[in-house]
Amino acid sequence: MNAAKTSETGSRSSPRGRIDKRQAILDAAFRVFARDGYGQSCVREIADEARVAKPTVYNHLGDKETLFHEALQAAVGRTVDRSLAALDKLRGSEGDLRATLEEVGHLLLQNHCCAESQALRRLLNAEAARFPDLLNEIQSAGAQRIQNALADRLARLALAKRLNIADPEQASEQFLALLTGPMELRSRLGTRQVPDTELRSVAGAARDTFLLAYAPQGEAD
Amino acid sequence: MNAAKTSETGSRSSPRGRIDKRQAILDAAFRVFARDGYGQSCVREIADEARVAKPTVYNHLGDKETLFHEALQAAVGRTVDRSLAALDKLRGSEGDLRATLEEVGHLLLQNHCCAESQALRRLLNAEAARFPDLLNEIQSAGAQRIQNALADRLARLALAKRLNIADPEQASEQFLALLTGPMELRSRLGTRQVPDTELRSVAGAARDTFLLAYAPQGEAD
Amino acid sequence: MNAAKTSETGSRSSPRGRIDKRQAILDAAFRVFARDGYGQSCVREIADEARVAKPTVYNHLGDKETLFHEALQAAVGRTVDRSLAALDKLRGSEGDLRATLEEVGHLLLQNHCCAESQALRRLLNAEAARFPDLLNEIQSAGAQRIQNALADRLARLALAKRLNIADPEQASEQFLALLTGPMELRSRLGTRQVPDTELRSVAGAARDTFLLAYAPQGEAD
Amino acid sequence: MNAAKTSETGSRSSPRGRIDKRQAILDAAFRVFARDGYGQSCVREIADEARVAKPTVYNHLGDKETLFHEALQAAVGRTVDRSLAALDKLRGSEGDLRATLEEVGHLLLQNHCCAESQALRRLLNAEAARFPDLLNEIQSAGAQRIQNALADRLARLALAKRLNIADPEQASEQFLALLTGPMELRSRLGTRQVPDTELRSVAGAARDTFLLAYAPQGEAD
DNA sequence: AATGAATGAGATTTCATTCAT
DNA sequence: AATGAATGAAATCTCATTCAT
Repeated sequence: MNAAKTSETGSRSSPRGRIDKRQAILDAAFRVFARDGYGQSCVREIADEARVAKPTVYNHLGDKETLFHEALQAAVGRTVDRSLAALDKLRGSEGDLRATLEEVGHLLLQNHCCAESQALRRLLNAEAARFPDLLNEIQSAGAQRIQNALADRLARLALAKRLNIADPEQASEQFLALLTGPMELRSRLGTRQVPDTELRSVAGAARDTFLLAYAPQGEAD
Repeated sequence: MNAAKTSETGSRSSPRGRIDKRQAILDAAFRVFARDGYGQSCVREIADEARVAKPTVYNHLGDKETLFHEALQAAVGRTVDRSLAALDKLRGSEGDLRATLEEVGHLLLQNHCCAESQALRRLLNAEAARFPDLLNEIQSAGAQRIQNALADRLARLALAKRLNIADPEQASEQFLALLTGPMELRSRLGTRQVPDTELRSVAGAARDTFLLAYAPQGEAD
Repeated sequence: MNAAKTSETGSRSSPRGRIDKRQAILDAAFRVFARDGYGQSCVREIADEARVAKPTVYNHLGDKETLFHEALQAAVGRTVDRSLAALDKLRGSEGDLRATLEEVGHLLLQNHCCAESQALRRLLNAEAARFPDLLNEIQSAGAQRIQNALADRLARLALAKRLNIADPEQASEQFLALLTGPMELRSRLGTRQVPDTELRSVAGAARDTFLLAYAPQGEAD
Repeated sequence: MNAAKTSETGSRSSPRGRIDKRQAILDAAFRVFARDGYGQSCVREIADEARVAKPTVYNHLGDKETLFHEALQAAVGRTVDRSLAALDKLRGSEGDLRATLEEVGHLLLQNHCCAESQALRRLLNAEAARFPDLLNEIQSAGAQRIQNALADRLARLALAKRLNIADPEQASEQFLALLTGPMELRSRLGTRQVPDTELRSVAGAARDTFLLAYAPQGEAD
């Protein structure tokens, strides 16, 4: 995205011209795939969007499938990094757990609902059957990693007696489900941009239910 | 498949003949779309699968987009009916709520994870951007209807003091989220068949968390 | 060739429209392949030459390789039939053997040097490595069959004491070699049309040498 | 192959360096053309086989057609030299003519059937129509020169009364025809490697027939 | 002199759709 | 109503060739 803009400046002869061009192609590819789906996207359109000739795409990425792979992997990397950063706020067992849980939930939801993540999910869903390997790679490097990281944090909080959790994996799974589950319908499978107040409301409700179920007796509310 | 065979009998002029043939085409279309996606499916393959010549498909359904519409709407009808039937078990405010909730959750999950529902979800995700109207129709006739029906049942149970629910819409949304949210990862976006014991375990956990959050004090466990 | 012209007349709705069209495509294909070689020919040109849309070619023949196969096999059929007909003149053990041998040789040479045969040979040579199966089929159905048929005739003549031949296969091979061997150079690998007087002269020389080698003592000249 | 390695040593500025590289490219080109044909070969493959970058090929040889020209001319030079060397054995009018004829025939056949000659013939056949000038150059510098050289030797032998030949050109043509004519079928147009015993047998048969036709009365056998 | 990168042109093949029967 | 045949349009991918370094 912004890489494309960067390559505008000095795309003539900069020493990292190739990197810029490869990145520009991947960005363009993701945009086009997100807009039209894999089957309906054509390489010519991607090349045009990247301001590059068609064979250049093939020189850099090999074929359409590889292009899809790489474009999605780049995107998943970005989105997972953002979610892991949000989870960092749960480090440390002090502070207002109630507030922190809502803040983290809200950040996760924002990331879950940003245009890039939604497009990514739609593409994965669409092509899951066609590219099972890609799916496995991306899910284990993506959603699974986030769920594990959250389980780690919850386990620490359980040790610190801030939460009453027997199975951190399940608790993590359920907290994430309470956040993202409602979004499928509310965002119309990712085609509608959900307003931030709505995200905040869902995050709040998730926190409430989660704490009712997992907070120790005295701290519930 | 057998619809095609049925249409053999009396395909000449019986009023059933045309309906059968139309149905055979729609069934075949859904199977092919589910297998290959919209963009990768070709009408010839659908015609072959329906044991019909290509122009016959056009005669009956008009064009590929219409075919997609109709095939998906037929499938969504089937799947929603199954889920609504499951929700009927929540009618009446007596009986073992704990057991009923798990049973209903389990049935909903089974329906959510059957091959047809998974394919339907994949197709909708894939083509959401391309057919926004179809998406709206289907979601409001599908997931939304189920969520509403569950909210109705929960409201009745709240009235009967069996549950402590302020906002039945939200409770419904969260119960469904606790059921289906975990399936995204566990079923690998619908490409892996989740064993029934796993479904039962997820349904049990959903019920537990739901009751911890929404059961009146005395009845919690 | 003439089939194309035939299909001109009444190509609209004749009951054998398909046959005509398939034949027109095969003829056009042979012409184009002969002119440009396999690799340089493009299906579009063949379709244009056959006055047909490109996909029609694919509907009838499948792909470019199959097209090549079929076009060559049709041509080899025609040319072999002509050569076998020429060999029929050697049936019967009476008459002027000297004159008959020259006449048969001349006919074989004419067939060997006609534009179609030369193109066929050039194409086979060119693509022998690429289509070894085709080559085997065509050679055994072509040159080999002619050589066998000639060997049969020579064996009869040997039995009738008109020739002094121990090994009819070898004699047949050598008679054909004396005819066609010189043509490689004289016809510039089939790119030059050899005048008929030259063919007659080569046929005469072949007959002379053949008879000097294989005629019984008394009948030599 | 080893030419490429040789050019490693001192490829910087030695006068041999460029020649070696040019030769390596020509060798690689012949191998690739022989394997895939002109139309199916791509310059990149040639460059790879020569261990050289693509533009280097263009720097040295200009374009693909020129490359084809030069590669074939180099190959034809090698093969003709071998055949002329074989014909030298017919110099001098003494010795066992019967044995010498077979030996020479055998050598000519070996050269005719070696992989390089067969590939050369295939390529010429394939592209005869496309490169008529190349064909003329190569045939007059190749097959024609050999036929002339053999005619010279036969004329000498006729003068020395060792053979009874009125037209040395025709006798030369026929001897060569008796040798190479049978090879077309036996070698499957150059795709089958003919065993040496078979070559020897064909050479013997050619010599026998040739001598029956052209030996003076007393020396016939 | 040699090369990595880029490109315009064009190849094969497939698809949705329509005629004529 | 149902179909075999035909087609215009477009997709993926490759190739010969040229810049800029």
